[in-house]
Parts: sequence; C-alpha cells; structure tokens
Amino acid sequence: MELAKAYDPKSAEENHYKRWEESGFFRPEINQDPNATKYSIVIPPPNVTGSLHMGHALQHTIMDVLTRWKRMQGYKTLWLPGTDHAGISVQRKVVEQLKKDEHKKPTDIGREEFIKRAWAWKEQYGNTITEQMRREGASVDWTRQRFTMDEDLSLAVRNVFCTLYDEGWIYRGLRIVNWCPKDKTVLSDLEVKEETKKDGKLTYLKYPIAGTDQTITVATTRPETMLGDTAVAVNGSDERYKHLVGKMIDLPLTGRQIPIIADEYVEAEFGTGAVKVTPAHDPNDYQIGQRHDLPQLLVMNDAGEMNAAAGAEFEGLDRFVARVKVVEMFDELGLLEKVDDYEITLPVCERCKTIVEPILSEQWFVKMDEMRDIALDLMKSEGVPHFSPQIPHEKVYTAWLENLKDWTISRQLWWGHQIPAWYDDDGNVYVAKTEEEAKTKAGGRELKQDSDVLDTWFSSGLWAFSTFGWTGDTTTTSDLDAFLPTDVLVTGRDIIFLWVSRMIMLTKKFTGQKAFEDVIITGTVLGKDGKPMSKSRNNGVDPIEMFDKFGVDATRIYLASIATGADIKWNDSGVETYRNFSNKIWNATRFCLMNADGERTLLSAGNDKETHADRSVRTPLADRWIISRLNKTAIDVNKALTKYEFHTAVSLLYHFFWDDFCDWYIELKKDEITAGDKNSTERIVAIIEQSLRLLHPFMPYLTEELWQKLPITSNKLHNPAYSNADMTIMLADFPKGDASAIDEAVENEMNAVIEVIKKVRNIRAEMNISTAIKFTVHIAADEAMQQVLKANEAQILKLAKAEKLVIAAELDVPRASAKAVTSDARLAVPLEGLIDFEKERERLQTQIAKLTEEKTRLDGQLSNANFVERAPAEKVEELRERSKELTHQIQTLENNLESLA
RNA sequence: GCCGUCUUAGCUCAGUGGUAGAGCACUCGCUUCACACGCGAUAGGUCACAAGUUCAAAUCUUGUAGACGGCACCA
Repeated sequence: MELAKAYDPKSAEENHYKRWEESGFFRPEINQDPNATKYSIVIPPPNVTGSLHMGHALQHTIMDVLTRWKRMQGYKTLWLPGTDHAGISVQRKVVEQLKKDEHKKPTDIGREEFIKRAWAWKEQYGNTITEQMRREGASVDWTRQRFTMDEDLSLAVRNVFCTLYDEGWIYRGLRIVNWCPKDKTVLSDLEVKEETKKDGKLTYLKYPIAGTDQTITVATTRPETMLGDTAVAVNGSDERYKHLVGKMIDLPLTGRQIPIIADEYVEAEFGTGAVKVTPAHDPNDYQIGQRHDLPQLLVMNDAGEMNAAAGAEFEGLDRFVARVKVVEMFDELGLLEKVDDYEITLPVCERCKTIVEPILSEQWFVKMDEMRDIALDLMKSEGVPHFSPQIPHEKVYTAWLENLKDWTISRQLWWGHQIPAWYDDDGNVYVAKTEEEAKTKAGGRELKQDSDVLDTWFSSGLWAFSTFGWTGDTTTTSDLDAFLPTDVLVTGRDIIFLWVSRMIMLTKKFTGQKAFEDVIITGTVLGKDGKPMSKSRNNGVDPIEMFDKFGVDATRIYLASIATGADIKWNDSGVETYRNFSNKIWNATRFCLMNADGERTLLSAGNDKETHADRSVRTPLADRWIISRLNKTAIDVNKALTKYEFHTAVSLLYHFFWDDFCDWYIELKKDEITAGDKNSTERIVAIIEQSLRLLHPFMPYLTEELWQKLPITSNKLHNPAYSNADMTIMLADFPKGDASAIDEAVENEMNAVIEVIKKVRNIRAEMNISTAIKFTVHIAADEAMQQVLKANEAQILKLAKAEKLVIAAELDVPRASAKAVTSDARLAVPLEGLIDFEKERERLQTQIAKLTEEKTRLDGQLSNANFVERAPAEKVEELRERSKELTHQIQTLENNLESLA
C-alpha cells in the first residue's frame, strides 16, 4: 500500500465522523459489558447564539480526550451534548431581526408571536455550534442532545421553582436591583461587571437648611438622583452636624422638605460627612431608608429616563441629560459648591456595556442561606468538587460561598422559562407548575401569569440531572441511575459562580446526588497580543481557520499540550509543531506500510506470551529497548491522564514517537525493515499500532485513518466490551502498559550505544568531515560494554556513517585522531590528512572546560562537611560517583589533548 | 482596599527542594531510497529583584516591582 507523501487532514476528517456517529460508537449502549463501570460528562451547554471559539475548542478537546480514553478502557461512556437558550442573547438577536426585516418592535407583534420568532431563529441558526462540534471530532452522544427549553427540561424548571417556593427558598420582594436600561431587565450581581472611568465627576451640592440661611453640602457622582432624595444623613457623633439632626432641608428643584437624620453608616471623615439619601436608587441608601422609615421615591423609568416623580421639568429626560441639567440649575441657584474630577468605577451590563442603574424594583429571588450550606458542606465533608488545579479555585469558590447574597432570578424578557406564578385581581400570588393547578389553588378565579422569565442560569443549574430525564414529575430514570453523579466537569473560571456552584447546590437538593466529583478549570486562550480574545479588540483566532490550516488533530493536541488551568497566548507556531507531528506519524506509518504490506500476523509489543528471559536471549537490544520505552510511555500516559495532566501525556507521546521511535528505532532497524525481515516488520507494525491507540484520544482522525490501513488491525483488538462492534480504533483497547516489559538495564545499554553514535556524529560535524568520507571508529571499553557494542555494530556503523568498528580494551590509534569519551567508553576516529589539529584542540578544550565546571561544583559540595553529614547517604554517594566519573573523563580528554601536542 | 495567579533561552511555554528543559526562531552541515511539515551538529538562561529557611532554593517563607484576574467599596 502506498500512502501520499504528506498527511492531508481534510480527507481523514471527512472520512470518519459520519461512520462513527452512525455506527453508534459514541453511545454508551455500544458497551456490551454488563459489569462495565460508567464514565459520564455533561457538556457546558454553549449558547445557541454562539459559534465555536478557542475556549470551546480547548474545553471540548479536554472532554473528548477523557471520553475517548475511558471508552477505550472499556468504561460505559457518555458525553452528553446540548445547548443553552441564552435568554438575553437570543432575545436581542430576534429584536434586531424584527427591526431590520419588518421595522417592528416586539410590542408590535406581541409576546406569543415573538416567542414563535425566537424558536424559528433557534431552528435556523442554533445548530452552528453543534455542526462545528462534529468537525472537532467530539465523541458526544447526539441521540441524547438536550436544549434547556426542551419540554422535559422546562417541566423540571417549573417543578424546581414550585418546590423552592413552597419551602420558602424562593420569594418575591422589593429590593434594590441592578437594572440595565437598554435590555430593560434586572441582572444578577454576577452579570454586572465593572468599568473604571477616569473622567468621572464628583459634584458638591449645597442643600439649604429650612428656616435658616445655612446650607449643608453633600457630594454625589449621580446628581440627578437628588430628585429622589428623601433625607440627608450624617454621623450622630459628628460635632459639625450634631445640632442639625432633626432639622429639615428645603430640597432644591423639588419643592419638597426632607429631614436630616443620624446614621452610623455615614463616615464623618469621608467627603463632606453628609450624605444625600436616595432609598430607591442606591443599595446603601435603601438600607438607611429602611432603618429610618424613609419614603422610597423612584424617579426613573425602565429606560433610564426621569419619570413624573422627578418633576415636570425633568420628566422624559435621559438620566445623563437630567444629570447635566440638575448641575446647571444648582449653579444658577448658587447652590453648586464645586465639581471635582474623580476616578470612578461604574457597574456595566456584562453583555451590552450599558451603565447599570441601581433601582428599587419588585423581583423574584432565591434565598441562598441553605443553598450555600449545601455547597459548603459538600466541600468541607467530602472535598467535592475537587478542582484541578486545586489552587486557587477551591479557595476562591469557598470564599465566595461564604459571602453569598440572594440570587435575583426574574428577568424582564420574553424568551426563556416564564415564571410559574399567577396573580388574581387582588394581587394574590399562586405558584404552580401549570395554569390549571394555579386556578385550582385560586378557587377558580381568573388569573394572569407573571410576565417575567427566569435567569438562564436557573435552568442551566439543573443541567446535571435534567438532561438525564429528571422532570420533578419523573425522578428516576435509567440514565439518572446510570450516569449521575457525573465524573468531571470541564469549564472556565468565569462560570464557577454562575454555573458550577449552582449545579452543585441544585443537584444535591433535588436528587441527593453530587453533580460531579471533579472540576477541571481550563485556562484562557489569549490573543496574540496577550489579551483575552474579543470582537472589540479584533484579536480573535477562529478555530475553524486553524482546522483548515493545520488540521483538527494538530489543533486539538496543541490545545491539550497547554498545562491544565494555565492561560496561553495564542501562537500559530505551536499548532504548526503538531501539524508537523501529524505528518511525522503519517510518514512513519507510510514507511512501515511500504515494507510490511500484506502481513496479517500480530506480534505483540510486549504483552505476548514470550517471557522476559526468552526475549532477552532472542531479541536484539533495540527491540527490547523500544518495547521497554513503549510500555513505560503507556504507563506514564495513563498516570498523567488520571491526574488530568494532559500536557504531560502529550509530551510523553510526542517524544516517545518522534525521538525514540522515529529518530532511533526506525533508523536503527531500517535496513532490516527495508530488506523485509519478517520479525522486524512485524515488530514495527505492532509498535505503530500501539502508538496510534495511545494517540487516538488526542488525534482521533489521523489515528483512525492510519489504523484502518494497518495490515494487522481488526475488531479483535477492541476492548472486550466492544468485541462485536465494527472495527475502529475508537473502541480498541487503550494500552495499559506492562511494567514487566520495562527493562532499565536494556535502556541503559541502549543509551550507551546512542551516546557513542552521538559522539562520532559530533566529531564529524565539528571537524567538517563530509558524509561521503567513511572512516573507522575505534572504541575502548570494558568487557561487558564491548559485548553490547559488538552486538550493535551494524547499527552503529550505519548511524555514525562509519566504515569499520574496532572494539578493544585499549585504544590503539595514530596521533592524527579525533577523540571523545562517554560514560562507558573512549573512542577515537583516525583522520589522517583530514584533521585540523587546532580545531580538535579547541573541541577537546571546550569539553574539558564543561566537565571541569561541573566537577568543581560537585567537589565544592562534597567538601562541605554539612552536606556530607546531613544530606541523604545515597545523594552523597551519587555525587561521589559522578565526580569520580568526571575525573576519569577529564583525565582521558587531557591525555588526548597532550597526545596532540 | 482585600484576596489570588503569573514573571524561566529571542518567542511561546514545561519543570516546583538535589547537575536548568521542549517546540519554534538563530548558526553550521546534509537532495542519507518515510518525512525539508525532514535529518544531523552547535549556540543560547545569576529561572523579575531582595532578604530569609535549608547541607542544598527556579522550586519553600517574607518583602519589593511589573502584568493579569477575582471580590469589596465608591457620599
């Protein structure tokens, strides 16, 4: 079989996904072992409005590596996909579309029609990301795909709401909330971000004290809110103002009188020591208002414009226009003391960046006291979830829980789960999962449903169990039984609070189970400029472009090569490295197939019945070495994956395959392989076959493409759980590695051979000896080493490009020789007429200098009595050995140098 | 303001008590019959800075500086 000269990712990517999916390989049901342990992951559901970005690609890679690895090990494996309805995002898209296509506002078509349009939008555009996941090679079970607004999942939402309401964990109340005037909805604290404005202003307003000609000065960053002031507060122990407490103020521009009150919240030292109190527009003022029973005067509407309560002159003005006008009018009245420049951090809407207005509003909340305890107890008693990396995420998570405030769950949107609460004409509320039930509760009265919907994160909080069929009406299903708790959650730092914590709480509350044991927090993939990728910075890297340019597999394994949790600046050359690696794997296999086609026998790479002793007698060193290396690599890869150290696994595989297998093993065995030596070709096919399996979780397409072409592969190599399935590397048994096949003595011998070859190559390169010139290599070593070298003579000659090897106890060479020393041997290459004595002296001196530097450091340490006394004996011994060896090598090199003189 | 993370070769990053590593880039040499997306050989680092603990610190402690992140406050 002849393969193309270079790997073409496109054709491999097109060849396999469809078959995998259609053959049911992604489904847990493919596993025929009744005793198989389950392994399950639920995907963090991407927004239906989204398209794949590098963060998804990273997280999906991690999840797919774990899923494919566990599946190959024979676990009954499920990775469940799905999408999130993304309330505000979808609502905004539909509003935009409506405006563009029909020049209409949502209110023009009404709620029912609007929701229809939203579903249509979702049907048309919501599949972008799921299609892209297919390209990624994600081995998710599409038959179990879920959407947060599926009927079952919506029923679960209503049931959870009702239960929490009945238990008093959900309540409706008037509170200061974060209001986005653009989206015209309330936001939870977590959806509000902060932006620093350097050009902020602090305005000092003078308030006249009634019946006097005195004023009291207050400072504010939001002057327009003075229209809603209902008091001025001072600290009761502030000598400056003590006497004013109880007096009234003529509040300018309003014609109202408001009291001066004393409250401990006010710090006398800060600002003017007097604070304007606007209970309807500031959380702290609200608290003060509660304590002093102040009126709550709302002066803005839901669009951030001043309302009638602000006075006729201001009604209808945007908050920022009103701000300017208030300041101007104070100035005209001579009541503007000053305006200072002031750096201020403003709350902004996470999505639209509009400045959020704190506003008094009636909303639904989840009381978090008991919820917090659920999560804290799990962490304290069981250490669940276990974060990777553990530091600092566990600490941050716990600290956040300890300071948790109630969660605002209502949203003034149409797209989402409408709140299952109904009101009668008297304003009584009836919470029920259906209108019928609510009516029954209301004794048949005419009811109107609450027009708000729930925070998107409310339904995602149920994702770990609602996806397995839990609706509240149904609380046991075979999937719940089989797959909950899930094994691991893979996600980013940004949604630890928004999502991870809430899933922990709600899953425990409603199923009694843990949502997941482990959480892997991935790092952030930054743009080439080192900043987070964003549209506004235009520094985004499109994963699809990378797939097209370097291949899906190269992109995947590069992403997996990043240390777990670490941020990384994107650089194409990283992916290029693994594109090259793909090609290396392709070509090694190509070479193998050129010489081993048609053979259908299987020679194990270490798991065969041959005993260790048999092998050592019959099998050449290089073969025993590569078997040892392969098995060690397999064991270490499994260990690394168990610890979620994906980058370690990648590095092990990369260096095993490229350095050990391609650069040394194939090169050493090349002649035998091209000559068609049966043992050699069988061995190399077996090694490649095992390597492909080890690489498969990272590089699914390439490995399947090549594995299918190998002469020895069949579904007999499947893990026993899949023995009946059609042949695929996806279901092949993942190599565990055989510890008994690891042979340190063999590895040491091989390293000695490698060292000799490298020294000869060094001489050739440094002396500028053309490869056309074949020379003789003389080696002196002890008896055992002589045996090893003699056994590998042909290989050494080939790789050192030498003509003849002379192996003896002592070197017997002419003066015109280049010399070198290894740990186990001295070697020399006679170069009569070719040697540049000056260069050779330099070369030897460089090496002597290097070794001497090391020896000096070692001897310094060894002459330190403290070290010899206190360091572990084996450490001291190790250093002594090394020092002795260095002495020997330096001596040899110095002799060589002298003989040149 | 509080908490945290990071700072290692020109670049992107591993390593986390016992002789500083990789890939890319650089230098030199190779049309060696799998691969130039390749092969071989070099060169390149007071591991941000300072103090401490230790026989021994890139690694542990404290402090400083810079970058980033989270939380709080913001009259």
